[in-house]
Amino acid sequence: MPTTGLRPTIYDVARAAGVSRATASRVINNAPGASGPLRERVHAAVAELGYQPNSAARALASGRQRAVDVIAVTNGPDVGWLGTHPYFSRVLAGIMPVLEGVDAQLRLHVVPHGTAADAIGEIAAQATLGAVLADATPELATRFHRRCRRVVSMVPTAGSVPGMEADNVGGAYAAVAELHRLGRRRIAAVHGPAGNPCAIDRRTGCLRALDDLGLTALAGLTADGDFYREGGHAAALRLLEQDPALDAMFVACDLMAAGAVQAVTATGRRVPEDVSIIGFDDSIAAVCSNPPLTTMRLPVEEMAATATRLLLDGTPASGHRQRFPVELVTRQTTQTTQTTQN
Amino acid sequence: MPTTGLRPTIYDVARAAGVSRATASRVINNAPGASGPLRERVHAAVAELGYQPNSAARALASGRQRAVDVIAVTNGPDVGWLGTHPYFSRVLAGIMPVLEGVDAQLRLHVVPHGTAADAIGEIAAQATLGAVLADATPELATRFHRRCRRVVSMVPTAGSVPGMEADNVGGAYAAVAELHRLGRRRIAAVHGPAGNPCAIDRRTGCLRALDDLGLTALAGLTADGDFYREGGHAAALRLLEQDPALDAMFVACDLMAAGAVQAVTATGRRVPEDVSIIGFDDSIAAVCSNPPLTTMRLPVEEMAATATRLLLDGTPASGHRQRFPVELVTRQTTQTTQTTQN
DNA sequence: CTGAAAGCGCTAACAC
DNA sequence: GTGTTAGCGCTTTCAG
Repeated sequence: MPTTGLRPTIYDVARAAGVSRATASRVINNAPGASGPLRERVHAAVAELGYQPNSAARALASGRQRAVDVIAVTNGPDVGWLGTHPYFSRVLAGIMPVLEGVDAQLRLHVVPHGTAADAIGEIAAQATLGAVLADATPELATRFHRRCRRVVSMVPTAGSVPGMEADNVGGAYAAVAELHRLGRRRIAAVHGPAGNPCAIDRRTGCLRALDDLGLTALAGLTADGDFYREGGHAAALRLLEQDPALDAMFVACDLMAAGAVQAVTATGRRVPEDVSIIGFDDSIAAVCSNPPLTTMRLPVEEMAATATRLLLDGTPASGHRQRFPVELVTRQTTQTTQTTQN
Repeated sequence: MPTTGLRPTIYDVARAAGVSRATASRVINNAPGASGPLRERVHAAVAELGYQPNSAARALASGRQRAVDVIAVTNGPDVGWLGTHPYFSRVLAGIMPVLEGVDAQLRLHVVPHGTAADAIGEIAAQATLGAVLADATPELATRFHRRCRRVVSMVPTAGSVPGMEADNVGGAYAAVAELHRLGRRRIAAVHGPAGNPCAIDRRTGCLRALDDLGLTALAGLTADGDFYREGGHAAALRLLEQDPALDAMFVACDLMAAGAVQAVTATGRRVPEDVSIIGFDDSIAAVCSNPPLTTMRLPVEEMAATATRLLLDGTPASGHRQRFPVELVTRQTTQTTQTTQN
C-alpha cells in the first residue's frame, strides 16, 4: 500500500512520522487520543511533505462535508439576476469572513423557482454543515427543513425553520415617522412585490405609521414595485402624477429608491428640498444614488454571519429565531443642509 | 453488503434493477456500454428509490470533483468587500447560468492577499473542473497555473495562463474620443489604482486618446482613485478645484463615476450640461447613479460564462486568450436631450 | 494511548 | 454488453 502518486496521502504522513494512519488522522483533525511526542512528529511530517487532506475522501469516510450551501431561488428563468441585485452579494459578504480559517467551503446554488423543490431536496440530501436560504419562500424553507435540520433562513419563514428576522415592520414604521418628523405630510409609498414576505412586513409597518400619524388618507398614495430600480422609477412617476404635490416618499428598497430619486429629479423637483425620500436596505444603491439615500439599514451581513455561525456550531434548534434591528441611516435625501459630507 | 441506511445507494439501485453496480453506474452517468432494456430498468429504479448519487464518493472514486472554484483575492484583511463591489457579483452572475443543469457545483473562495499563495495552492491541489480567477494578480495566476492547468483568469495576466481579455485600452480610448466628439475640450480623468492591470490599461487608452486628439496638455488633469465610490468622489472634487472650468470627466470605473457625479452636482454644476461624465464597467452603479451613467460596458458576465464553458470543455490550452470588446452605452451623463428614457 | 482493520459509496479496469 | 473486483484516501470502531 505504499503511495506512489504525486500528492502525499495520510499514509505517507503516517509512515514518515513512524505512526499508524489512525494516529496521523487523529492529530491532523486534532481529535483526542494521541499525544505529546507523536503529535509533534506527525505535524512535522505534514509540514515536510506538504500534506493536504483530500476533502472528498474525508467527506466520504466521515459522512459529512465541510461545506455550507447558500441557496438562492430565482423567479424567472434568468439565473443571472444576481448581477443586478445587491442583496445576495451582501449575504455572501456576511458569510465569507466567518468561514475564514475554519476549513469549510462555501457552495453557491442558484435554483430556478420551477425546479426549486427538487434542487433543494438534492442539496438537503448531501450532508453538509448546513444551508443558508437567502430568499426561499416559506414553503421551500419548510420543505428543506423537513429533510435536513441544518438550515437557517434569511427571510421571514414559516413555523419551525430556524431564521434570522429583521424588524421590517418596525423599520418601515420608523421611516414614515421620520418623514413626518421632518414636517412632511404628503407621504407617498412604493411597496415591494405583493407576495414577498419582506415586502409585506414593510408595507404593514408603513401603513401602520400612516395610520398612527393620522395620515390614513395617504394610504391610497402608493404603488407596487418589483424590488428593482426600473419598478421604483416607474412607480415614482405614477405617484407624482397622482399627486404632483407630494413631499415625501418611502420606498421599500434602495434599488427602487434610486430609481425614484431619478424620477423625481427628472420631473424638475429637487431632492430633498421638494421631496424627501427614504429607502430600505442600505445597499450599494443607496450610496450610488445622487443625492445619496437616507435609508433603513437591514443588517444583512450581520444576519448572514450569524446564520453561518449557527450552522458551524451544530444543528440549530428547531424554531430558533434571532431578531435584528433595522436602523435609520441619514444621508442626503432627507436633509436639506448641504454639508459636504460624503 | 445490502444497504440498510436511509439513503439509497447505487447498490440498492442495482439490486432493484436486477443489474450489477457497474451497469447501474454506467447508465446513471450515461456512459457507453449499457443499453436498451437495462437502461430503462435502472432509470426506473432510480426514480422509484429517489436515488441521488453521493458526490463525495463519486469524487473520491473518480479522482475529480464536479466543481468549479471561483477565487477572489481581497486586498485588505476585510473579506467582506464583496458587499460593496459589483464586479464579483457579475462574475458569479455570468457563471451560474452555464452551470445550470450540468451537475457541477460552484465553490467560492475569498482569500486575503497575504495568505493567497497558500490558499491558491490548496485549491489547485483538489482536482476539480477548474478555477476562475476573478481578480488574481499575474503572479498568483501563474502560481496557480503551475500547479493546475485547469484555470482561467478574468483579468490581464502574465504569460501562459489562459485568460479572458477585455479591450480596456480601446474602451478608455473610445470614451475619451466620445467626450471629444461631443465637443468637450477640457477633459479630466480619474484613473484606478496604480498597480491594477485593468486600471493601467484604461489609463493607457485614455492617455493615448488625449494625445491623438491634441489634448496632451490635459494629461496632467488626472487623479488616481481606488475603484470605490469614495475615491471617485474625492478625486472629482480635487479635479474640480484644479480646473473649475473642466467640462468632462472620464472615470475608470462606475463606482467611482457615481461618486464623481455626486461631487460634480454637489458643487452646483449640472451633469451633463456643465460636465459630461463617462464611466467604465456598466455595473449596477451606472444605473443607480443620477443621472444614469453613460459608460463603457465591460462584458463581465459574458467573460465569466465563456471562462466557465472553457473549463467545462476540458483543460484550456496554455496561453489561450479570448478577447472581448468594450462598448459605449449611452445614458444620461453625456446627453443633454432630456428624453424620458432612463 | 496506539494500531489493525473495516468500510464510506462510487468508478474503472479487467474478465466473462 | 455485463458483471467482478479492486481500490480512491480517509475516519472510526475495536482490540491491544
